[in-house]
Amino acid sequence: MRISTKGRYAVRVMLDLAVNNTGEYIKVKDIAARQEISEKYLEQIISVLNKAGYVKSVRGAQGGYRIARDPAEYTVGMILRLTEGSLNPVACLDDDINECERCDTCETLEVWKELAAAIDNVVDHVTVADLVERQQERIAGSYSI
Amino acid sequence: MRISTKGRYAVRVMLDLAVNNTGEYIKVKDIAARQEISEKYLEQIISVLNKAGYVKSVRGAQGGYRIARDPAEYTVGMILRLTEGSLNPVACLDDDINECERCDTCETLEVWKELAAAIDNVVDHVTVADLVERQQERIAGSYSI
DNA sequence: CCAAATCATACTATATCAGTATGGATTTTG
DNA sequence: CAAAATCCATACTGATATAGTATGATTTGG
Repeated sequence: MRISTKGRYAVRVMLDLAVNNTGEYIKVKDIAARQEISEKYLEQIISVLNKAGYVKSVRGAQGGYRIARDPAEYTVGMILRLTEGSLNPVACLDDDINECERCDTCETLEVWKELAAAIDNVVDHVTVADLVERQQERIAGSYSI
Repeated sequence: MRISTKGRYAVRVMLDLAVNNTGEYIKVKDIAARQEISEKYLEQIISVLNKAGYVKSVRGAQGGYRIARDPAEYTVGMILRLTEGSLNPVACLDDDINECERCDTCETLEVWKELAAAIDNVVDHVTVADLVERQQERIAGSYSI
């Protein structure tokens, strides 16, 4: 029941791009340094975000990435599903293909459905904008000490 | 973010033992047949339940297993944590040892905390007795057609 | 004693995870 | 124009987890 580094890093990349968004394009190298993530691994992850259109890229010297749309339009759930795949706790819930023969009489399936709903409810109600806001509040709070 | 077969089967075993509990000891072979799970794999799983005292065993001919205490005393969460390990979505939440250096400034950690709480809230509020009840209701319902 | 059962380990094949490594394509800049 | 900087694509790797099989020892009722 773990979220892999891929998904977690992807969320952090989106947050980083949102926080540091000045209109300029941001290099993978800079994100990697700030987030303390391997550059090459990060390239792979951001490439997924790029192909999905969550970020925009410019190649060549002075190139880089920037967040494509308003941070409020990206939920943690969207980012995780994109990078991790399904967030369902069991494959039975993914689609009709994976339905097993026991589904009709499977008492535990109900529990997994409740679990899936609870998970979705959290990740689909936190946006990247929320994370930006929380970070700014925390920084503001730390100054007032 | 998947629950493995080990955890899922363990829940089904506990449910099976609760439903078929007559005081007699139930053979792995019978559970395996009803649940359509490999006997040998099931042995390994039920062995974990046994060592934790969730089931009681009798060896030798006419031996088998029975649920140790009242089904209402076992939550799905207990069974899953026993067989799967931690249900936390990230290792940072497991204990103080796994805490990373970024924890203080990690905005995403809050999300993982919320997620862990949501997961716990589901699995810790469903007992094996609830599953038994649901099954009996479903069977009763199917007769009335 | 023997058959039936649990108990204990070791083994295996496959997949996933968390990256590295290598090199190509594109663009700015000296 | 060439070199440097950057993104882009793909292959490879070591470690771990998953989902079992396989083998055999131990215990017990008949």
